Amino acid sequence: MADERARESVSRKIEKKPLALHARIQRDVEDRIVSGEWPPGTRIPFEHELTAEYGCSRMTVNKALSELVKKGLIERRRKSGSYVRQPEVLSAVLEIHQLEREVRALGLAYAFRILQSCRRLASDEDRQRLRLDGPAHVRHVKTLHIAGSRPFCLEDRLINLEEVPQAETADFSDAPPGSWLLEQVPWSAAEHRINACAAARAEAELLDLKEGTPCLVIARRTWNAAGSVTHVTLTYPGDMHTLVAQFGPSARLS
Amino acid sequence: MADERARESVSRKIEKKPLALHARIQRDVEDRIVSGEWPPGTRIPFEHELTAEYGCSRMTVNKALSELVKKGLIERRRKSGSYVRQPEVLSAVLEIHQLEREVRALGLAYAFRILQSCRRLASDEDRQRLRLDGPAHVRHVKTLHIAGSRPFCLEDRLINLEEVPQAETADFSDAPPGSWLLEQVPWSAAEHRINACAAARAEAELLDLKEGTPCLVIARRTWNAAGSVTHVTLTYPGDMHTLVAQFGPSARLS
DNA sequence: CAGTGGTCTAGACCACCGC
DNA sequence: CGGTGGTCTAGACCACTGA
Repeated sequence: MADERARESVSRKIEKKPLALHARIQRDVEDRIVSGEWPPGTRIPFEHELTAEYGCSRMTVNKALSELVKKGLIERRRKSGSYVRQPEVLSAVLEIHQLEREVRALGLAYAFRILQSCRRLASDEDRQRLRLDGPAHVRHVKTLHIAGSRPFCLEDRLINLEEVPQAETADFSDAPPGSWLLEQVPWSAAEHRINACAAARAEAELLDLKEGTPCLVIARRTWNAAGSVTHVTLTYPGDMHTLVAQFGPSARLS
Repeated sequence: MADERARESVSRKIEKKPLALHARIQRDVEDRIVSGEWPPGTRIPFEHELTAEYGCSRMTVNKALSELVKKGLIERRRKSGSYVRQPEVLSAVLEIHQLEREVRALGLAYAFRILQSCRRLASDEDRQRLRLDGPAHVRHVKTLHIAGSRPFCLEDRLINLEEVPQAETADFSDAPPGSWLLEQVPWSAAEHRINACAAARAEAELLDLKEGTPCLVIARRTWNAAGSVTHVTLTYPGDMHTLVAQFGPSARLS
């Protein structure tokens, strides 16, 4: 029963919100999850344990954990406890990323080919892509994803070896870099930038297109509590891919 | 027709969950909001009124309403009550739609020009865009959005006059159709489809591009409890626009 | 000032499910 | 069976803010 309410104030934003107790519990647990301290599969403390730790009633703890369920961070099983979920990097609102699943959903066979792979000290451009300030080592992998017999998507990925050192020696013969990374990295956040541009000569050749063909380009940067993890650029032939995103007060209609 | 009964029983809720009380309250209130029965600005019943109506404790009502706050459907003011919010069709995760705001955010002057506007019985293509089965009247408006002195975006919009009859006579001299619609229609859901394609001759001319220039095309269909409201296609020169979407366990990083 | 929502409590009963 | 979470209650105190 150490003192609780004292240790706030310092590190966070200039906001001076004395944070409700249930919100503080929620934040504490969430921090431990996104930091990787409690990796996916971990059982988090029982409600009655948190009740004791924070010296509050069960409803308060329950409110905090229920919100984490709604956020998708944990799942709860009666009699068993509450567990950290596997992160699903793809948000349900923007269906991308799982290239293999995506291709199979089209009823086509999926394959991939590593075009190029190297390690190096991050160049200026690399650091910009990963939003790094200092020097860092990176791994750079280019992959061609194939649907049926036709090129489907070109992937250009940078992995920050400071955060994911095991990527230094990984060979991506079994799984493409994206799938591999999903299993290595705990909960992370991502930002996407989507635009259209013309296929340059090299890209056009790899994707079996005419130079200048419009392509949908999705750039995603992923980071977690420790720092930038990866930056990937996915280039799709414009006519082969449509991003779909759905919003609304509820999922209550076609 | 033979198995209409069977189809009915299947098509409705497959799951028969006796829905917790707080969930039922939440759904009831949400239904009245999305149906337009309680339009934006409406004060919804006080907690103690709902407490009486449902014969439950205040915490149960509070839980339901708190969740609607998190969903963004209502806002609550102490001493005053709880109010239905103005819908923000744009979800925070995918920043699009408010073209004027978007342009001004770039530090440029915003203007728009109605290129074409007509009413008609929905053609097959119209019905497909709006996902309509039966006959319907629609209004078709093409608008050019301008940032500074350069074309910024081409908008091709279809409005379902069965759902928004007041669009029949609206002239869009003050506000472009998108902004106008925002004020007419209660809470709605939307689906986006995003891809890249080459500017056709007519588009290229209007956007001041060379034919074949890659463009980012965003198609959005909007509907509410009553049916389809509008379908709009926004065409951006590929180099003038980037969609940004951010996901993650929390907004807790750059 | 008084009424609203924000939060919390100390219980309670129940459904579920692993042991 | 017993332990877990799911839900709910009937209060309580407080902060905020509109009148």
